[in-house]
Amino acid sequence: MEIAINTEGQSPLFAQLVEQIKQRVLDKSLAPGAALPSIRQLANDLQLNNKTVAKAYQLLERDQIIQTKGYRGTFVHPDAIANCTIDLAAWVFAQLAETIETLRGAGTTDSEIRIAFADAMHNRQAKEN
Amino acid sequence: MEIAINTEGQSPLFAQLVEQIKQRVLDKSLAPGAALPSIRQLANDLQLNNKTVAKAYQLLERDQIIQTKGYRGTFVHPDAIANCTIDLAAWVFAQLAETIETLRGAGTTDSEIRIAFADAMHNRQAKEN
DNA sequence: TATTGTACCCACACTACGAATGGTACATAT
DNA sequence: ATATGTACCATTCGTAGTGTGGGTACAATA
Repeated sequence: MEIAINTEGQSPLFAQLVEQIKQRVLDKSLAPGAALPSIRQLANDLQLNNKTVAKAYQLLERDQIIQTKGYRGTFVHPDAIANCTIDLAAWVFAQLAETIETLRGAGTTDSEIRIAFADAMHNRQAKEN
Repeated sequence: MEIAINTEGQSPLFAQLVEQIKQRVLDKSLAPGAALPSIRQLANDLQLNNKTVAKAYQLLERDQIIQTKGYRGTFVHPDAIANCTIDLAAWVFAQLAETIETLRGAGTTDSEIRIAFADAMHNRQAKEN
């Protein structure tokens, strides 16, 4: 695992990690089924916090690029290569853009949309008055 | 128009103005069809900026509580009383909550949802990588 | 000419929210 | 005893959005 983390860089550490691992999967230096270093191991190698590495691993697992098998360690997902090209962000964007367009069409202020959005993210009802 | 604006208050000036006008409509001291002071007039009376009053008027007009007739001035909307009870915010909340639930159901991170939301509000495409 | 509402430009300070990271502890399974 | 992934709490920091102001200008109408 030769991974270069740029602490001075602009993008967050966990994101850099995600990107680099994706890259290694795409250029075949990480084959499907291959074992990845443990969270603590990698954190130690790269001088990162465990949580930072853990966060990267969680995102990668959600996108089906890696697979964690509990105490047995973490492995590259069988369909990792294909799943590297799926763009979840684009779909999320489309969904939200559509809803926002509807709301704006109803004359809602951007400010009101943002407030309601924040409330909805917090699972709290919109308050009256 | 006896309106009391609390500059020290916590809620924004334009919001106070909106609420007080709604209140006067509900308690019948502002009857449908009645004329409201002009923006500049009211701004001067209350020692507010024109833009602040204009903002309040715009919100009230969108909610069909007042009606601006161009150069002729602004009047209380015929259906003002009924429209005071309509809660646009609740509808906006419901729309967004539904979309968010869909996204979360797909495993999307709250952080990713927020980023996509910000992008969508700015009408800018979600960027790759 | 004076008035109406409206629409731009710009700016400035404040606040609050989330992002990112760190530290510690846990259940599980060998 | 040791290793795995994971969850919870705390803290710092940056930034985006908000509210408000100032100014100027416009078309429409009396």
